[in-house]
Amino acid sequence: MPELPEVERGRRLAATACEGRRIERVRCANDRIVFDEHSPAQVRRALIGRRVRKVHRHGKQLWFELDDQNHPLFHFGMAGAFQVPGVPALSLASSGKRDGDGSWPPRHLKIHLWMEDGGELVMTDKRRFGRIRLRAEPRAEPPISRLGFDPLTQMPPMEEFARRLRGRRVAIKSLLLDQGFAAGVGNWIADEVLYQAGIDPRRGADSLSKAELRRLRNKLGAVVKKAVEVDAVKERFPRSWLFHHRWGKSASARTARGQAIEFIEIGGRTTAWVPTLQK
DNA sequence: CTCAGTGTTCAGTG
DNA sequence: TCACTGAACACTGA
Repeated sequence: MPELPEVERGRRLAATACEGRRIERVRCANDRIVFDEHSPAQVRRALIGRRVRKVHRHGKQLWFELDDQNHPLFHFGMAGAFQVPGVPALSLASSGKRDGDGSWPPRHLKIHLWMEDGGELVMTDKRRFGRIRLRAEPRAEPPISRLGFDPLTQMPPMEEFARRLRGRRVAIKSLLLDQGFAAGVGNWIADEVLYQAGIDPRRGADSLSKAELRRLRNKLGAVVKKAVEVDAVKERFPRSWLFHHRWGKSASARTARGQAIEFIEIGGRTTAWVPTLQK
């Protein structure tokens, strides 16, 4: 569920709480699934006493640049989030509902950092698809090295964008979900972009016309930019977005302007689209 | 009780 | 190398 905009919110939260400060205390949950490559003790040892120089994000991957050679890499999976004391966690999924009851430290805590200035940061994950790993050179190693461009920070120029689709015969929806193409796009962003660009999600990626490619690129950039601008708070997404009407898979689902929304499966993922608008 | 959803990776097929 | 399918992972909530 956390796609690029929610991960970017996590990055900002972590940057505010941690950048420039030393990590004084670390507590890790004893969870061999979230800490799948390095034990909780190894991660703890890598972080304690280190200064956080900068918090980076590429697609859905987030990492801390420390004053040492072992940098923590966070992936939120489907239900992970950063939290700081006093700020209720938001979730995009169900109706503006808060995650947890606001207690501190929160439930489903995986790692808890105490900073030298008294600030705290926690990563929670109630479904355990999230991962916390260590990397010496995060950008040069998998999984980050395998990612495509980040649509918020490195949208390629039109010509290169078109080149990246050339020869790809997959459904355009599947290509958008491919993290090796565009990093950070998840299920709802892919559907939103295709809806706004007026493109049938089943179309082969290499079958798009020049005009369609241009619309696709522009909408990809615009949707991501807008969602980040409103800090991934769904109530602040434009009313015209398909996003607000796609949940629940109801047979009677309609857009704000009354067009019927259909649900199909593409590449094993539920796809919401509007046949009368997407050709 | 069953099952969809959510992101990623891997095994297997063509 | 590409494309596709299915499974696995853990858990919530309808």
